[in-house]
Amino acid sequence: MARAATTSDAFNAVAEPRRREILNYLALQERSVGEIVATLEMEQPSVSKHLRVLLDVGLVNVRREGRRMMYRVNAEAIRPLHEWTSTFERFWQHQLNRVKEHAERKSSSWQGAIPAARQDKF
Amino acid sequence: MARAATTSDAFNAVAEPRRREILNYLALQERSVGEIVATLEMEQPSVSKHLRVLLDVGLVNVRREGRRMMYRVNAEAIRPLHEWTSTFERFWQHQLNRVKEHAERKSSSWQGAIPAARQDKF
DNA sequence: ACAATACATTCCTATATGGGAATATGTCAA
DNA sequence: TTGACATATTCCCATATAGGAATGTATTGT
Repeated sequence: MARAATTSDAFNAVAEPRRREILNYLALQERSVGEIVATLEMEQPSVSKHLRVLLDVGLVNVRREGRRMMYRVNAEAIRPLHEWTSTFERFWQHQLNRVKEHAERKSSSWQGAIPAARQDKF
Repeated sequence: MARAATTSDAFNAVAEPRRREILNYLALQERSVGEIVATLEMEQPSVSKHLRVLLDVGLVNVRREGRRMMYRVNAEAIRPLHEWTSTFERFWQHQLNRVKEHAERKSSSWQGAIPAARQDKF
């Protein structure tokens, strides 16, 4: 089996950077396809295709206004992502607390973050 | 160009449901590959491959303990996702506020949510 | 009706999977 | 060293893109 369809859920849909850009832009206010194309400097067919994906997973809604299609974000659909990430919030708060306690106890220099990536092979 | 690599960033990595399951499981505590395999009922090679992806984007860290590899989540790497979704938080709060105000003003029946998906073609 | 405007869809292609099977690698125990 | 145990990696393949080019469709103005 290959990777899941981008239209399978919001997680897959926002995995694409261009689609996040579009959502960020739409976060400000409702926009037409043409405005998105002009502002984000993407090809029109590309924008239409990304919007189609976002529409399929419910991340945006549309409304026709004459010849233009006005898109707006449907924040509700982003909420599951927010809630999933929130389940890990306590961890970085713990880490912050530990850093804070450490700083308060020792009041000395902080060595910076531990590199997060690959630590095997050694 | 095809879709971006799952190892390109955390957004792509967590787009896969199995990987989110693994992260959820690891959120409870550090676990060995074998424990993940047994608990989530996935094939061992599959788990190893998913862990590799998670490791590449820094979503987990590893530590060898004898013959076992102990994995744990690196919540810091999830933080960017949390923060991105947070930029839309005000929207659903607005919606909730509007619902609340509406309910307070009219104190009548609420028709339920507007379907989020496809509303074109009609 | 017809041209222009604004989008959407289709076709084609290189690329990146994710799962299953088989195999390789690393570590410990006897 | 040898065997067993725990993981990781490689191969193969069906599938799902994302971008570019070309084309189809809907709506408005004259």
